[in-house]
Amino acid sequence: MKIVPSDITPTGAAELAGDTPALRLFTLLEVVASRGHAFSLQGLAQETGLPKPTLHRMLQQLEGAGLLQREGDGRHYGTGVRLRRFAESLLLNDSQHGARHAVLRHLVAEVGESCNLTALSGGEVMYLDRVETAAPLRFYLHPGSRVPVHCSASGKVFLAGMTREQRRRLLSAAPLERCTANSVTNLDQLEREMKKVQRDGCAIDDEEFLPGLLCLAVLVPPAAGLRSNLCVAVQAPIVRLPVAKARRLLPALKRAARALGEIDADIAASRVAVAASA
Amino acid sequence: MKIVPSDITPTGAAELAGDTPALRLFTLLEVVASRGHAFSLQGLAQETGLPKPTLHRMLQQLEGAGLLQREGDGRHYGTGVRLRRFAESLLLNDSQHGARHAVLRHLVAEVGESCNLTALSGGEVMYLDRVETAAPLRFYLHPGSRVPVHCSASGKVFLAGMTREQRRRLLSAAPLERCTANSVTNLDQLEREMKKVQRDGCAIDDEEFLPGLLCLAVLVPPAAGLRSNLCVAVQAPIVRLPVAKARRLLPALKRAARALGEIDADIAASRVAVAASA
DNA sequence: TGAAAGGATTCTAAAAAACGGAACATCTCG
DNA sequence: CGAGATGTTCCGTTTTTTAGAATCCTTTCA
Repeated sequence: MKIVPSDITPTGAAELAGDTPALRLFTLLEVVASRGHAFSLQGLAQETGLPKPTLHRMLQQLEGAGLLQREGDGRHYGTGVRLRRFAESLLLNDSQHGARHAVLRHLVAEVGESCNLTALSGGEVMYLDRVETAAPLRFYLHPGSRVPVHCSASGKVFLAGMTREQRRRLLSAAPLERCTANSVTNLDQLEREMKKVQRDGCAIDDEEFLPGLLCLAVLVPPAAGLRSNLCVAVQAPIVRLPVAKARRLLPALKRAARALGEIDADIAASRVAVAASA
Repeated sequence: MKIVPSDITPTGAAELAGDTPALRLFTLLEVVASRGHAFSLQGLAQETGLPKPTLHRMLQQLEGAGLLQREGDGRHYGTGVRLRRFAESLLLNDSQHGARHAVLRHLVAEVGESCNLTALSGGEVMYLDRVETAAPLRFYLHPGSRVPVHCSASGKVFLAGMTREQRRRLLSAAPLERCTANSVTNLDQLEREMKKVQRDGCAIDDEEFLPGLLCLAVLVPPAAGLRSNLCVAVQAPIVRLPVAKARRLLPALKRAARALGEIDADIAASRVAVAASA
């Protein structure tokens, strides 16, 4: 089971080790941005476990760039103007996220179970967004988490959209990890599943990733000529949502997928327009 | 005249040369975030002038970190989940900026001229925020710009708050640059001005930075025991705001400064509270 | 179907940057 | 004034970045 939440630990120390230096810098920004208050060098050193000289250099760099900025007393760093402008411009120009979330919410209201939006990213399935039902669910993967392609419904949908050769190349990097007793860990078996997915237009993860969890995924139709890397999926405890019942939700899922596809098409269109005017 | 707008050029190419590699990465993020649409490697190479392999590595790094994310066709990079979460958390936790902006806006309504909020940052005066009057003004320094300390009203206020020794150290790094005919470029003359500033509780820049531009600045009172590095200032063409008239705005400026000081005090207080509870 | 073109990606050794321990400076109290 | 804590600078070592050239896809068009 390989879940990599790519954000900082919510409680306590920030663990910014391991990555490349540039990313560590970014993580530092996240730490500062996530707390409301400013940090002293000392405080950050404690929080992050980084040696003081290193931290000092990082902060200096970030301050020089206008990303962080010292508070009144000269020894506390808070977020800078440039960072704010960046954040604003980011959210402002992000037209798609809001629209997608709305579609997802509508879908959840319709089917009565939690749904999520996933994408293929770097050979893994990544959760982009998620809307919960009222019903309690213990399996919560928050946005940004990643799971292996071969044992998730979305992942199988993505795989089914590739040529056999592309699949082989993607999967040959590492052996198929076994997540549960139901996991498909054999390439031939997976190829057989691919056929089924292509025929049905959807994929099912029947306790292949987490015991007790069922998931049904559908591809978001790609804009003209492209390959899509988005999926919508319902996800629920198998006791509440057995396979047969899940299949009955398929039409609703397909509708949502089509709606999401249209959002992307709109964006692709505006991209072409921008490119043409440039 | 040394103005360094620390954000990307608004129109056209992004100029991400010169900085340290980590900052170049960040600038790349800004480029992607600032346009609404996704970029292909090719397109970015054109936009930034960076060699393709370099860019490729950068994008790979950013994608791996979840900051960028490929679009459906696999060759266009758009903003990623983590970046969005970062932006959201940043704006969410940034209470002070809004409060300060409100004070500034109120002040502008009262005095009828453009005002700005400045900070001492890295030995230079940096513009944090600015509110315009309706009246047209050609002198526009947008937030994030920096100007030298010795020929700006705010800068002189900051200098006046230091000891003679601190001033000497700060200014000895480089000779006092002459921006206009009125610029003070002589240390003794500056020391005499300091006395005046300390007595009056405000500083005036009478066409010392840009010809035709007058500026009156006041220190934002620091929270208990600290030294402040914030100033409020009015700024207007000298034809519309001669020295005598500017002085009459002093009470309004002082009121605004006091209000800003209280915002900072609140923040300092909450910081202590957080530190205590940790 | 099979070149050719236009991308994306990988390889490389040289150049640059980051690292962090230890020394140094500065501030803050008692 | 001295003790303790915090911020800053130095510098040799380690790691990362750099970008030209070569390679590998995929798409296009004859």
